[in-house]
Amino acid sequence: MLLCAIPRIGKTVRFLVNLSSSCAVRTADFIEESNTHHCNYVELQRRMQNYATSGHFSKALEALNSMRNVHGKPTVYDYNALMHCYFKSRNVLLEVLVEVYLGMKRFGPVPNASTFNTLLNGMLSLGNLKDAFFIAEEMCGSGFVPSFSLLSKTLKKSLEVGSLDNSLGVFELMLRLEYFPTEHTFNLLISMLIKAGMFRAAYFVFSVLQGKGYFCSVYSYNLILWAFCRSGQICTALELFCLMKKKGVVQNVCSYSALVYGFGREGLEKDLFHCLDVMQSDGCKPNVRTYTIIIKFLCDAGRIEKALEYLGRMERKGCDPDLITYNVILRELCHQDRVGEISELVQVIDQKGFAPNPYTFAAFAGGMLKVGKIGIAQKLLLDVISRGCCTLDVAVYNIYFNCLCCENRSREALSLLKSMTEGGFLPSSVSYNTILKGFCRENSIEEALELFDRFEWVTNGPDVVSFNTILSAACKQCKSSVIQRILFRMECEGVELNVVSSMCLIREMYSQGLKPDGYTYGSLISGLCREGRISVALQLRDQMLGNGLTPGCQPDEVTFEILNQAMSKVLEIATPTSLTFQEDQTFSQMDALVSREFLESVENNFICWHPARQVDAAKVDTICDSVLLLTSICCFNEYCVLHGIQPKFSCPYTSEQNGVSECKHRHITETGLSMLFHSGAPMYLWTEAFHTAVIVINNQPTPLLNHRSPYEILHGAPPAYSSLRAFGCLCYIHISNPHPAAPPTAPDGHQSAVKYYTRRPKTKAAPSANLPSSSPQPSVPSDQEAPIDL
DNA sequence: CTAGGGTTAG
Repeated sequence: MLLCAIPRIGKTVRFLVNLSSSCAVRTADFIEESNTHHCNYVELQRRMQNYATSGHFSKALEALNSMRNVHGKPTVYDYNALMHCYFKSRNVLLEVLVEVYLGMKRFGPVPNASTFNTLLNGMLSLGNLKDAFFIAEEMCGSGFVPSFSLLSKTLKKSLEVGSLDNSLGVFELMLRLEYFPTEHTFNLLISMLIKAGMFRAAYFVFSVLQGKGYFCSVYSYNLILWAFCRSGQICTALELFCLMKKKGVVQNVCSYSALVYGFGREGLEKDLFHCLDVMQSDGCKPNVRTYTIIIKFLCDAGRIEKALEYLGRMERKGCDPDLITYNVILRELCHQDRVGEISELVQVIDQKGFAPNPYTFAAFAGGMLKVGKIGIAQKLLLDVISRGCCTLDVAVYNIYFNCLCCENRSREALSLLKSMTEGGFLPSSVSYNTILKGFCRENSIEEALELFDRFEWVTNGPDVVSFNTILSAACKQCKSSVIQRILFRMECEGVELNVVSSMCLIREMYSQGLKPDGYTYGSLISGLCREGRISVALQLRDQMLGNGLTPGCQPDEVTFEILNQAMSKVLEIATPTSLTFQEDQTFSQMDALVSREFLESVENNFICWHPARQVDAAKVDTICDSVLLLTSICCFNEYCVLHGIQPKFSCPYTSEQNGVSECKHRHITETGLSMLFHSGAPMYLWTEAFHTAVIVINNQPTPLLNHRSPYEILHGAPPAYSSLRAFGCLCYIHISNPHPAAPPTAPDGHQSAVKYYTRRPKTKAAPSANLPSSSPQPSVPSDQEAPIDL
């Protein structure tokens, strides 16, 4: 937390210099005076404390300085007393205290444990958590140990005020001291990280505690379980689910519901219902939320009959549907325009005593709008709005704006939005995007672009949907200058293309008979990879190479960068979790699904695309002989290549929202790593935590060599291979293709799809290639240059 | 203590 101190140091020095010179003068006067009054040390102490307690800091400091007359004074205790008393006063300026502390450090007396405790306590009671953390770190650095309760308090308060950075810092410090936060605090930290989109960090925090033998309750597990399920990592969620069993944590209805949700999200219906069966046979009764998840899954698939069947079933089992359940059904009935059933359902809702809420109106109006019944949707909304019987939210208004825009009344929608905003309404990006679309369609793209700049975007600016709205209109109208402008702006604002953008552009380019350049290809591939459209991305890459646009022939750094990022994203998203497995498949068969083409594309493209991005295995060896974790290719690049080899491991505290390019790195200690390593947690789990692409383990067979996959456990299959394993001195790259091209082969097809790499001998130190070469690079690395020997 | 619902781009 030196950050706290660094900007201050200059100021501090000046402050201390000024203070000491002015004090010197005043002290001189004082001494003369005191000679006559024979003011002794005890008196000075009393004076100083009085001044400090009443908040007269500089006077107190004067008194403290006067003690210098007495040999060996002031002592550290005097300084501590000054701080202690000053904290008791009302208007405490923390800056001056930090400055005094820094002065003590520099000129003495050396701060002792009490100094730190006084400061820490004071900072805490004043709610200055950053400084509290700074002091705690300083305390440790000086060889003292802050108490558990003080650190725990700091963590709790940091969480309360929502300061993520501080919370994580304090948490790390606590772990270093082997302090475990209380369960409630721990759960708060996890939820906070998940809510901030820092899912990997949340999981990392969780794994580290696990690895240290900390007992996590079912509530903590459920937080992580849900996060996995919500982010499309059902396979990992299953691993975790099994780990819970192994650790003796009894799953509850919330745990099972997470899996049901996760399966539904991936469209794995068979698994979803199997999970429901397992849940019930485990003696866990589905509740209203479980049923609502199932009903929503069925509704989203358009299977309203089956959904209604489950509605009946839940009622028969004594589980009453609530308004959320009904809203879900209402929405789908509206989408299917089932007028009769809609009114029946509305009656049921009424009979059961539920008052429609904004979700109900959104379900109804949104559904009506979708089937083209704009009038009905609009009438209902106007009715609700004018009656004011229910507080509506932005989503409902957005539907109303959409109604207006669909009726070619986008100007009206805009002026309504304006007047509402003046009345205190806070539009969302959806509101703006809706109106943008209306303007593109009805008026002109140019006008829409003007709005683009005038809107007061709630977040930092327009999002990818905003850009795509304009982009798609521009593509449809073949306005290439607008397309250029939009692409340029997206780049400036750091908004990345997604599959919608890519598809618009591809369509446009083909219709124009245009040939994209390397840069455009890079953007497109990047966008596609992010969306998990690996096969399309690979096709595009082939097309690009076919067009003679090999990146090696175009020493354009930006292109390299984009293509590299694109391939990193391939690696990032191609986790085994995106595979869809058959019920009777063992893990070895699943491994066989790994596409050879895919692996090769990673090897041939990622590593060779950019000479500066070559993985220097020889350097890597020097990092650590026993365990090496490369935390995703992206981090690896940034850490080992761009910043030189760091003698520490890094863990990506990645904000999922910001994507891999904004990966922040934090160090974990080797101890932390080896704790995790020996924790007995399935390796798959903790590699996921590190988002590991490559693992090198030196002659350390892991305890996981034969662990059963959760899928196998859930389906009662015999134990087979682990999806991920490491052997001594072998490096295993596990990349699964979410769109496997190769059909599953026999169980020992394992060997054919998975490659083992031995480490490169240490003597072959490759030169560090930090500059992009201007000469074309061979598309396949020679043995000498190969980062990892086969 | 943890969990389920509505609105925008192709």
